[in-house]
Amino acid sequence: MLSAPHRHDTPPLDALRHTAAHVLAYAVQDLFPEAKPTIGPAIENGFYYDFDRSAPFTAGDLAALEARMKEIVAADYVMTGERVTREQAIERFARNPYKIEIASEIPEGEPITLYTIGAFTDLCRGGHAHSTGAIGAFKLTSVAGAYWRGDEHNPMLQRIYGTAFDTPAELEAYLLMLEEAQRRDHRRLGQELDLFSIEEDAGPGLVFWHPKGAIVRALVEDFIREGLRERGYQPVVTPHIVNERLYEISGHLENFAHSMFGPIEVEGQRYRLKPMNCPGHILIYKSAGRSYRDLPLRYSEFGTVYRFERSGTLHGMTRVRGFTQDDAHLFCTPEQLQAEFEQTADEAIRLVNAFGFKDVEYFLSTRDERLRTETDPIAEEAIRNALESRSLPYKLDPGEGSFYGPKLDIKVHDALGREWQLGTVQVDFLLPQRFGLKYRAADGVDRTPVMIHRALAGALERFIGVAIEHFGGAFPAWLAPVQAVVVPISKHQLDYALAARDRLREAGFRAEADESHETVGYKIRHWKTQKLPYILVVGRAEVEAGTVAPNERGIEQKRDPLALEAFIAELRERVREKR
RNA sequence: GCCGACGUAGCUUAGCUGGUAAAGCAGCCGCCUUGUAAGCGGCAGAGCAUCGGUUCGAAUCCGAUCGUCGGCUCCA
Repeated sequence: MLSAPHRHDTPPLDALRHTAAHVLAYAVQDLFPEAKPTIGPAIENGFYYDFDRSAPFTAGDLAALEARMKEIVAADYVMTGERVTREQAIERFARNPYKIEIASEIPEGEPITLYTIGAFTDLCRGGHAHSTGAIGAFKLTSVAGAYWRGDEHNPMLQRIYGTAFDTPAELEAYLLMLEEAQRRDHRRLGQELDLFSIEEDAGPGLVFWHPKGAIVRALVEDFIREGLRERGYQPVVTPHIVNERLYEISGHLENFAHSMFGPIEVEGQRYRLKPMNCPGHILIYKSAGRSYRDLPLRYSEFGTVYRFERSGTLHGMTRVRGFTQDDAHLFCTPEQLQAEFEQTADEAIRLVNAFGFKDVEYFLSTRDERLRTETDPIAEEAIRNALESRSLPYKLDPGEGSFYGPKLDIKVHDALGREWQLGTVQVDFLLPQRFGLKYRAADGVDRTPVMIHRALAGALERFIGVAIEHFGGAFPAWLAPVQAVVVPISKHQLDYALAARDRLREAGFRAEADESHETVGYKIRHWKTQKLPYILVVGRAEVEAGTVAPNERGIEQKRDPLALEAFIAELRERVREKR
C-alpha cells in the first residue's frame, strides 16, 4: 500500500481534478465497458479523460455519466495505490494497448503504480485526493476528438472535458466566469458593436473591417507609427504578390511552404501571395550599396500577409488567413545588435502599457538543437541582455525559435485566460547570408549585416481581437470608435445638439448627435449598449447655459452639467493620458 | 485537415413524430415631443446554407459540398 493523503486534508485542486478524471473513467467503465481508457490528467480549469471508442459520446451520454459519477462520489471510495512491476502492469492491462504503451515507456527505475477506487483500477502516477468524496462539485462540459498523444498520425480518441471544485459555490462562480467570457468574446462583440465580419461569400479566415472597427485599427496604427517615427524607422511598402523565386532564396519555400497559399501562374512565372514581409524589405536593402555609416537601417511596414491555416484552426480575428503585421526589419552591424534589440524591448513595453495588458509574459525561444549555429549564442545573449537591462522577467521556450534564429515572444492573456502570442522579435544571421547582403565597413571590407525581425502587436487582427476581449468592448476614450454622442431631450434641442457635435468634431473628436425621434430612455439605452465613453444629454437648461450633462460610462451617479468647452478639455486630457 | 455539434428574415430564436414558415429586436412609415437603460401603432423583410435524393408533399428524412462552433494540431 502506498500512503494516501490524510482524510481531513483538503486536496490541492489539481489532485481533486485528477481524482475526478478517475471517477469519470470509472463511470465510463460501468456504462460503456467497450471504451478503452487512455490518459486523463488535470488541466488548467478542470480535467479530461481520453477514451478509445468507435462511437462518439453524445450529450445524453454525458448526462448519464454525470449521474453515475455522482454515485461514485457519494460512495466516497478511498483511493488506494499499489506498486507493481512493469510485467504486472502490462498483464493487468492486456486488453488496452494504450496503457501497455505507457507502462512500457516508463523509464527504468521509476515506480510503476496502480490506483483503485471501488471496482476501477487505473495505471497512474498518482497525486489524488484521499477519497472520491473530496470532489465537492463537478460538471462534464464537452466532448471533443483528440489524437492519441496529440499526434495526428495516431488514432483519434474521444475526449470528455469536465471541471471540478471543492464546493458547489466555486463551481457556480467558475460557470459565471465562463458566461462573462462569452459576453466578452470578440466575435460576439464584433457583431454587436459593428466592428468587423467574416463573410462566407469571401472565404474563411478573411476579415472585413467595418467603419467602427477600421477606425480602431487606424488608431492602433497611429499609436504604433508615432513610436516608430521617434525611433528613426522609415516606412516602406512592398507588393502583396511576388515571384516565388524570392521565397526560394529566402528559404521560406523550403521551410514554410505548408503555410503558404499555392502558386499563381502568370506568363509562365509562378507568383505567391507573401506570407512574410522580410524578403521584400531585404530587396530594398539590396537595391543600393550600403555603408556602415547607413546602419542601422530600420524599415517598417504595416504589411499584409497571407498564410494558409487549416480550416479547423480558424477563430474570429485571432486566427485568420490574411492579416497585417506591424512589421519592421532592422539591418545593423553585430556591434549594434544589442542596442537595437533593447530599443525594441522598450517599444514592446510602451505598447503593452498603453493597452493596459497586465498579465504579460516574455519568452526567449531558442532554436531546435539540429538548427543551432555558432551565431545562436550571440543572438540569445543579445535577447537576454535586453530583457535583463529592462528588468523584464522571462521564461525559456527551448526549440521554439524560427528556422532562421532565436526569438523573443510577447504573450498576454485574454478574458478566458487563454494565452495569446502577440509580438515577436527575432534575431537573424541567416537571411542576410542567403541574400548576400553586404555593407562596407570602416576598414573598407564588405561585411554581412545582422537582421532583427520585429512585430510587436503581431497581427493587428489578433491584437485588436484580444483588445476587444480585454476591454469587453468598452474601449478607453482614446480608442473608442465614437467618443461622445450628443442626445437632445426633445427636438427643440436638436440644433444645439448638432452644433455641439460639430464643435466636438472641430476639436478633433469622434462625435455623433442623436437625431432620432425616440424617448430619452431609449436613446440612452441605445448608446449605452454601444458602450460609448460619454453620452452628453442636452435639454432646455443646457441650451440656455451652453452646457452638456455627461453620462459617463462606468459612473452610476449623474454628473452635473458643465460647459461644452470644459468637457472638451476633460476629454482631451483623458485621450492624452490614454485612459 | 481530423472528431463531434450546428446552419430558419440584418440579429436572437420558435417551428412535435414530413402537410407547404412564426416571433422579438433592428429597419421603414405614422402618432407622441420626450430629463438618463426599451412610449404606441402600422408596414416591409426569409422559403429555411448550397446542390442532389426519398416522398403525393421536405425547414423537418438521406447524401454530398460550403460555412460556423467546441476540441486535436500549428502559429502572428
